[in-house]
Amino acid sequence: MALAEPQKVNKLEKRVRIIDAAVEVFAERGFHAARIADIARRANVADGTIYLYFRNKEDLLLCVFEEKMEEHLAALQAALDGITGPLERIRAFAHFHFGQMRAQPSLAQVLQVELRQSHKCLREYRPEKLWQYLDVLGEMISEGQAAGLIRTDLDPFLAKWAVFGALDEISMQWVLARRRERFDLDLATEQVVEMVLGGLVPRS
Amino acid sequence: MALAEPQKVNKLEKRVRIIDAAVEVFAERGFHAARIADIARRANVADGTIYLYFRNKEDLLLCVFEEKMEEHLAALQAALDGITGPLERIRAFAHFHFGQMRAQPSLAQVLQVELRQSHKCLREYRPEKLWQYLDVLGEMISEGQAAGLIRTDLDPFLAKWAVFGALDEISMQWVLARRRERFDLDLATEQVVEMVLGGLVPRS
Amino acid sequence: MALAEPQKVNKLEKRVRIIDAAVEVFAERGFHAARIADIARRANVADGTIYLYFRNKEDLLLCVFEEKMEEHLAALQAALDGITGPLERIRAFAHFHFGQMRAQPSLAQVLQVELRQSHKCLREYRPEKLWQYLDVLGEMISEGQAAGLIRTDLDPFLAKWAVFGALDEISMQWVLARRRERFDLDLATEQVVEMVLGGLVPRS
Amino acid sequence: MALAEPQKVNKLEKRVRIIDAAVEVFAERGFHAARIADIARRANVADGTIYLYFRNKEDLLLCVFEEKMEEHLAALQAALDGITGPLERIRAFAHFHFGQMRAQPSLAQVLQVELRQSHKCLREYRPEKLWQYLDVLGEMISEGQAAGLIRTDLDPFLAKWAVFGALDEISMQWVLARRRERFDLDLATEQVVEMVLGGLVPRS
DNA sequence: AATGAATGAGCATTCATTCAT
DNA sequence: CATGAATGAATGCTCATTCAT
Repeated sequence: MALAEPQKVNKLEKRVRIIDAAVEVFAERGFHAARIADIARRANVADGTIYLYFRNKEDLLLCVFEEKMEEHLAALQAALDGITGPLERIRAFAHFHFGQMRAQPSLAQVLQVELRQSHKCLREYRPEKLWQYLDVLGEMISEGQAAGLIRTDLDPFLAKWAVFGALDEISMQWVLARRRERFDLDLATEQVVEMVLGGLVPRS
Repeated sequence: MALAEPQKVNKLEKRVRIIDAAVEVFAERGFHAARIADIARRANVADGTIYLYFRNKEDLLLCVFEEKMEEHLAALQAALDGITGPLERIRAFAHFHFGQMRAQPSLAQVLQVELRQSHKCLREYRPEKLWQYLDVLGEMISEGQAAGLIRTDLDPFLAKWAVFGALDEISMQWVLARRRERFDLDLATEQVVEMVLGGLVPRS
Repeated sequence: MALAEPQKVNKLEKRVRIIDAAVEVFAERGFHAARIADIARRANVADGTIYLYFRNKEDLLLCVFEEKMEEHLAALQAALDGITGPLERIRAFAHFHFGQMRAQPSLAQVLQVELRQSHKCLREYRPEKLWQYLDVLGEMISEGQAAGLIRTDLDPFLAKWAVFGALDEISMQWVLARRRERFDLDLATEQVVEMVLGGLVPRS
Repeated sequence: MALAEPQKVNKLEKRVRIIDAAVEVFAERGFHAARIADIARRANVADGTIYLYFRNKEDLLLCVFEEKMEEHLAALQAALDGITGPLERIRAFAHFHFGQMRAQPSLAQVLQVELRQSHKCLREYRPEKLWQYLDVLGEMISEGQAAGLIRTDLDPFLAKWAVFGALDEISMQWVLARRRERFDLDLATEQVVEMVLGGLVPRS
């Protein structure tokens, strides 16, 4: 198998540098306060170079989202690999969700905070990748219902968003926490899983 | 019963007009895209008048939050009045939450979306009023634990945020929904309550 | 002789309060940075009241100049009263100039600094009162020339401005001095008088 | 002799164009009334370009002062070159002062009028370059005193400011003169020199 | 491809002035 | 006469984007 030509490698590498710089700067300053010049400096490229890879600032944010979610989804698939049983898989989903957040807090902040914001142009954006992520959860729920492990009276659409909301809100609290070291993320993971599963399983 | 002097009434009325206009414009365009001139026009005042009542644009957003949350909290207390039993009260909280959102969707959007955003200066803001709102939920949970109706192994802090996250995420989906008429909010309310309570009560 | 009616007195008194407040605020903040609201507060009147006595902010500055210069001129006449001999009168003029400055430094600052500035509208202003002040000096010089005490080859116009320039520049240095207490104004007065007279008298 | 690279030349050239445009616009309209847009148009650059070279409007004024005074000082040194004898040098200083003013009246106006004004922020500015200019005069006076050509009872600090004040006030009258053609600047120069030297030399 | 100097649209904010009370 | 709330014109500055090199 041939190696990609150096140019291509360089080009890809530069794109990655920009994306990663953008994650950091967006996380530190927020989308609006982040300046293209900041991102360019952090990525060690000229301002104009960013526009060779991205249409504009907003497109950069969206690409950050798309690409990082793609990696996130791939990692999720890997994390779920071999885990069977809908409830076990939901449990694993939650552990994965919190684990990724702990591993890449800047990214978590961008994905959670920046994309919720209301920049007019972002309103139109349909976060397909987020929906794919949610759908993994949705499928687990549907499977669980089929297997009689999850209450069948629950709408899977509502259920997946409710579960995600619970996970996400706890994540947000961790991200925003003044002192993260005082926030026991492992305990939080366990307890959220308990609550979430408790809400899904049929009452005995 | 004495009427307030016309001047005072007028002045208050103008402040209220500005706040309400701000809610609408912030909801429509987002904080950053909203122009002071838009808000002024909508409130039927001159641009400069806004600065007689608010220090700056950001202060206006914060005041919108503070004042509307105050009303929200008062309405919550009224809605919970006479309802006893922790689980019943949690149920009522959820119904209230969704009810208010349906009644004032613009406000819901501002409170939910704009204040999550990352405007640098807003980072410092501590949403005490939101915490008060959450604490109402937290107390219900603690009461429920004391009464043996809610699992005592759950950290009330995590529990209240998880419950709120579930409610809030569903709210967000409704707010962002392309076609709200296809989103059965009553059903959603019922189901979220079911899940939430299911997650809180002890497994039999 | 009847007293002016109280109203008139009040009115005059209010006008004076505004003028005096303006002198202070203009001296402290400069004409442009001075706000009408500041002056109104200092004068204990409402903002709008100022416009009952002065056409606008610039007119206020000009009136400050006119009225204070009028007082200044009257005081000068009094100070020169009984002093005869052109050179003695020039000496007295200088002593008066520095004495007034020391007595009212705020006023000195406004007259010297603010009126030199370049607010576009002020460009048109012809400071007749300043010219009258200068003409007192000019007449002394002409008298001195007629009496053979001052070089007749000097143009009185140039001479009066040169003398005034010397006095004024020293005044400015005193007004702007970081530590006025280290600036010996009495010595300065003496020395400037020596130089000025030395420049005017015929070479022996 | 190597030429500077075109880019550098262009960049310098643009900075110079802005400075020169600023001199003209400040002279015409005054600092406050001068709009950045005016200066940009006159310099044939975009508004934003000015901020690539200067921090803000005030910094532009200060840079105008610094750079033009630097040129002024260099030209003064050249003009004094080879002239010996303290009194001859003072005479040459005066001729230079008026000569420069006649050659660049806009600049003279800015240096004399704008920097005397009271823009609050400018209050802090220490015009070192002006002091250097004055010090040239101060040294001539000290030399003259050492040589017995100038009265030793005069404080050189007061003397230099008094001399400068006389020169400067005449300059100001010329700058502000309605009809400059009626103002005989050569005569004025001669007469001011006469007066100034007369004030400095010992009485016989 | 990469650069980074140049561009210029866009807007929050101030404050002199007015006028209804 | 006096008030002071309301007005709205006016502008310095930022920064995403472009394009000549």
